[in-house]
Amino acid sequence: MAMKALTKPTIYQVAQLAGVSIATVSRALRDSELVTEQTRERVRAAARQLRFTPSGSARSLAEGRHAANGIVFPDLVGPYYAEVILGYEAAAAATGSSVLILATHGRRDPAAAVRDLAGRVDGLTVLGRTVGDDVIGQIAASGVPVVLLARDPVPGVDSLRAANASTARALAAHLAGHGHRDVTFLGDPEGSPDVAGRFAGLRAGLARQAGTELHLVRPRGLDLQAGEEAARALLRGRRPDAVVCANDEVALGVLLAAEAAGLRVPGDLAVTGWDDLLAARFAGLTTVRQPMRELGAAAARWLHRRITETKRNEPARAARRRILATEVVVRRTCGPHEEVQQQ
Amino acid sequence: MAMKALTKPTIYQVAQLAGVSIATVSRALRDSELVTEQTRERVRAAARQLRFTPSGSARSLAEGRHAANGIVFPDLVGPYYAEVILGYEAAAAATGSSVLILATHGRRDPAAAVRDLAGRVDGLTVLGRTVGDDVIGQIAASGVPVVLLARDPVPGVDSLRAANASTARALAAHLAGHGHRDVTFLGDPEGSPDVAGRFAGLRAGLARQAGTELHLVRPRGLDLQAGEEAARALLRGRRPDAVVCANDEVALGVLLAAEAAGLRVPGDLAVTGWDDLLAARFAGLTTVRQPMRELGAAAARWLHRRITETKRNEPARAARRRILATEVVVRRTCGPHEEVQQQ
DNA sequence: TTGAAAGCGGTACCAT
DNA sequence: ATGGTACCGCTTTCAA
Repeated sequence: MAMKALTKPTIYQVAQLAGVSIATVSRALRDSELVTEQTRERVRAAARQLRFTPSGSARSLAEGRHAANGIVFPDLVGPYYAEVILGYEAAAAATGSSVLILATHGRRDPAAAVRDLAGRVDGLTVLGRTVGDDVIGQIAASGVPVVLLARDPVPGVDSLRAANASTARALAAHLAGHGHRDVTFLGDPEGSPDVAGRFAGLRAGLARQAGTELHLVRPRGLDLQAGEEAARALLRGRRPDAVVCANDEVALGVLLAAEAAGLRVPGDLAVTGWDDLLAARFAGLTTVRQPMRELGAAAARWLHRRITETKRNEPARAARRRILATEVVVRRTCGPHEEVQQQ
Repeated sequence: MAMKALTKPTIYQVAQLAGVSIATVSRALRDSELVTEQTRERVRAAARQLRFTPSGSARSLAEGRHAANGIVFPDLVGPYYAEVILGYEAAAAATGSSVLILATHGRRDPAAAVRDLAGRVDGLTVLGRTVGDDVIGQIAASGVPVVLLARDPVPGVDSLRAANASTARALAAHLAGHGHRDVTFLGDPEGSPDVAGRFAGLRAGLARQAGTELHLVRPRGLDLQAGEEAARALLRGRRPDAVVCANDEVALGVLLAAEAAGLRVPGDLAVTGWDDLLAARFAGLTTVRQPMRELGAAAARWLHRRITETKRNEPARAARRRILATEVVVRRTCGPHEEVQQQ
């Protein structure tokens, strides 16, 4: 009966128990060809008996790689980041990499946390508003491959994002087609690059429509409550024809506030979101679908390429950029449609 | 102008550039009291110039700790696990720990992946159906603290879960109160301990109600599509009064199928879910709310306690168990209510 | 096929 | 206050 280990067993104890050297243990456990089947079994038995688990840090140090990469996001509010991370984990696993996650929001020193993380991984994916470009630049220059996600490009660093402006323009056209002339954007363009792109696109799109006006209201955040609060205040004043929200959660909050105020959507007020969360479908919310999982997966794959490329000391290729397509999903809340177009 | 590092700088290069020993570099960078302000500055400058980032694995190896812990979940489908992880990350960060995530679903050898992970962390949280009790037992016995989440207890290992059976009984009573007599449970009790608990509670609850009957239908999975498919088949046959679903996503799928079949909910069919996702609120779905974030956070805190306790070589205290309360959230889909009870 | 030993890049103890 | 150095646990030459 094996006792509960007081101190974790090392390769040395396994070697001693099996009556071989640590080199042989290492080889046997790593299925090297250089050990007799007999020896291998003896080593395996010893390892099992001692419940030996190789130390990850020792292994990483010796191998010169972490077999892990990190993903940094601002916050974990809402399903958006979760989806991205999920896609990321799956793709990273396929390349044999563990994933370290780091949420910067609420940290006292995000930059330090990210720098520390950079020392624990082979590569790093950084999203949205987390740390400044200076930190990104330093990390990239220090030899840790970086991929940016949903974030303005930094020279020399790969970046990946979902289309914002172009689809926002399409959304603007659709709203104008419904006859909405007085539009309010609910979101803080300074709050994140994504939101900035959506606002810019909306503005550009409406500018092409005669007689429309666009107002900007910044909610407290990007969650349901923030949307609800902002809408409550907004609907108290001169009511717009349509409220274009920075994301679905804010839009859902607006729907709640509108209902509470006795307004009919889209009759009295049109509302749109962004993200196409599961809830959007059930709320009949017109929104924009973006490939969140694919975004995460693509980042992991890009990072893997950079990592192997760096390891092999290949000439670093130029920074890559890609914008994944997004699409307007028309449902109930943007205005009355001829036929039911629910999907 | 610093060149892009071909090879990552180590403490040795920093020491050389600053004209001091590596010991001093280490001290200076870790803000030890034992260095002159002058020296510290010199070292910092050198580190900055070389873009030095200490190697996490070297540090871990030397310090004898990973400053990281892991969380293992089956899959990443749906918002449930995401929420748990988010709560986990926040709490782990508060204890100075990084978080490694691992999804076992789709892996060729989950047990090996988890064992490997165990070698890279100071402690491990394992949820639901991921790896067998034997693996859990081995890891725990090998000296890595483990906390189980939403999973049947393993002797000697802490475990944490949200109430299933008791709340399912309450749900059964509520449904019976609506007059529903023919109830179908949509979920696979063998698929996860949570689902098993919900089914058992429902059965026990209905057993106390005269004249009720309970049927079991196993959908293909726990996602929207699985629910939709299962419901499509179910509604083709003899239609039950109420469908109690293993989780919200399945229930939402049932709602879609019911709508497609021209059935009114709750008039023709009552539906309930479990989890209280954001979408449930907008679908008017009666469900059960569980404290997902808090579940994750509590696991991280328990783990931290175990880790420090182990490190200090304190006598290991008995395995802890806790069941967090959950509550029925009554909305539209369980049956007609006197007043609108939406929340 | 196996063993001895030199790293990997830090930390921290022991001198000075 | 600083330097020298012995680890930490593993991988991987190099010899035998």
